[in-house]
Amino acid sequence: MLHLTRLKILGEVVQRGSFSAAAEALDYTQSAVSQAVARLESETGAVLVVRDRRGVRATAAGAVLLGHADAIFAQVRAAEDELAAVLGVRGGRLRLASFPSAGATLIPQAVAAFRSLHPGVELSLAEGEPEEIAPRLRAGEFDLALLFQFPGQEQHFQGLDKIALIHDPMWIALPVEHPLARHHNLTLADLAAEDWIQTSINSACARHVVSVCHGAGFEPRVSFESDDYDTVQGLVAAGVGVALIPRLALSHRRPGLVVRRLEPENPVRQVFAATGAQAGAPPAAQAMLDILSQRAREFVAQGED
Amino acid sequence: MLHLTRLKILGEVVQRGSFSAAAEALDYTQSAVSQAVARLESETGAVLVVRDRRGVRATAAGAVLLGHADAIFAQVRAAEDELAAVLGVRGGRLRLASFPSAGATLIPQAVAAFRSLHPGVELSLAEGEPEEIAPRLRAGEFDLALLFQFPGQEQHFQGLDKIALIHDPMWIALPVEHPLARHHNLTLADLAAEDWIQTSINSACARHVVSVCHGAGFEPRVSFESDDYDTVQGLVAAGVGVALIPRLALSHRRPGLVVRRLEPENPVRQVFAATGAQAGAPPAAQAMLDILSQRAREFVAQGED
DNA sequence: ATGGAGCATTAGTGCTTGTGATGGTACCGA
DNA sequence: TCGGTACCATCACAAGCACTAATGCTCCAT
Repeated sequence: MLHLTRLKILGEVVQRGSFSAAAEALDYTQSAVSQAVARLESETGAVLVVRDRRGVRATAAGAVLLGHADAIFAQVRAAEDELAAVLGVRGGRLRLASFPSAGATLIPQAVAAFRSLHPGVELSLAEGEPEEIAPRLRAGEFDLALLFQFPGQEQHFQGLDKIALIHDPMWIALPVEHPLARHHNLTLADLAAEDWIQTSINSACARHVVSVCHGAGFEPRVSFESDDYDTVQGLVAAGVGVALIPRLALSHRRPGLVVRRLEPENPVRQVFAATGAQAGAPPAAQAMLDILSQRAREFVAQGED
Repeated sequence: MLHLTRLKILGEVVQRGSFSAAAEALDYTQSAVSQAVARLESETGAVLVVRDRRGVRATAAGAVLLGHADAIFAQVRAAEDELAAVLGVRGGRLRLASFPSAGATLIPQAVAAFRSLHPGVELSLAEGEPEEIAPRLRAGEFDLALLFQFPGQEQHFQGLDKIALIHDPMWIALPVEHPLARHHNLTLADLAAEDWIQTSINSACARHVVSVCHGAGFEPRVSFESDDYDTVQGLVAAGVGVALIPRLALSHRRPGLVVRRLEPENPVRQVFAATGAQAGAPPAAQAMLDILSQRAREFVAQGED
């Protein structure tokens, strides 16, 4: 295999027309240059350079090698540059996935911050339920994903590198004119007779709501389903029923509804970021993770509301 | 500078999905492969490869490098191939120059032989008088030149690598019906009264003819000049005059003229091949030189006629 | 002649690149 | 649960590589 360093030295020698000058330019001794060229010549089995009174010139063989040198170095340089771009988060790509209700606050802010910090990175975003995202993350379809889980569901996300972001409580939303809206110490059992609004029955959120209701001793009567928490808020505000809504989906509250915590404690979901542990995550993923962590801290600090 | 050997090793590791398999394929120990990848990773400052249960995979950074690897290796390969072609006289070029009267025999045969032996070499031919060719050869315009000189003219061709080819005598050509055509022991002085046909008066041949005539005690009366020895032969055959013609230009003799040697000895020119000593001659030049030497030997052996 | 410029050569040194042996870990089958 | 196996990392070491410093050689100009 052609030796790049020696090829570079050869180029310098021919360009400057002198071993000594090349040595100086490359910050080598003249001896090192002489030996490098000699070695290249013995490796290639060709006389590459001719020394005469006027200086040093390339032979036909040397000219052939040097004719390719620029292209080779350009190619190598391109590889190094692209690598540096990826490492410096100035290039490459980041395939992000998240669950839908992160779309309200966390994702838009994080994406905006990322794009302004790292405009060179090609950023893509897919939405889906954690159960759907996780295997695709494992398969290498995504570099980074925003997921959530309820207590006891950890087994779905094994084999992923997880970083906890937010402990996201679910609060109860009631129409403002609802009789219970005046109370501040609601328990789930107080809501056993209400009409409930939920996300799709197969979604993790809906299943968890049903499960905690069972724990409180009743079967919720589900009157509407929507996977869009903004729609859910609208339905509650319109008096259609009550809903358990994650705080993440409550950053913009509709008029016409009130939000109450549950006693003795709220259902809670754990929001986390994950990378497919088996494939090396690009540096851009770490950069995004830093941003997400920062946003998460701000979200938590934003108060208990 | 990116290390090509290590890049190759990285590629093999990723392609085979295993350090051990790569080691076997490359005929290294597994340890060497492991160290090479580790070194490449520390040089680039990036994790290039991720080891997990299922095997070894490239990270985003590794994928970037490997994305360039094929192009780099192809480029290097192209350089090596072209060098090998030049060295093996399967490629490259050969810029040949010769004096015009070599065109009759030596050059056509040599060119034909060369092209059939080395079809990959781009061969070009320029014609000119030695005085014109020599400086262009020194300047690197030609790789190989066919030149001639008369005794005492060596100074024109200093700084060239010369290889003697033919001792080329000049014989006297007379019309067949000329009274002297019956004689076989002609001297120059016998021809003092003849009309002479020559090449251009500034050419080395013509100057030499004049000079030897002076030596024989007369000024030749030049009636015609032509740089084409075939034309000169025609003029002699037509009875216009006599001419001193190099044997090289007499391989095809016109009817109507006779050729006689001069006593006590013929003027003679030395035909030789030369390379510009300062620039390394391409291997193709040596190949052509071999052919020319062979042809020259055959020409000499062809008899004293 | 003499000195300078420039390349080659040599000896020496630290580093690189291999090998072989060993150790740790994950997985697999009894 | 316990070896056995497959695989990668690491270590110690040897050979060779890639430099430096010093010296020699040749050509050239003064």
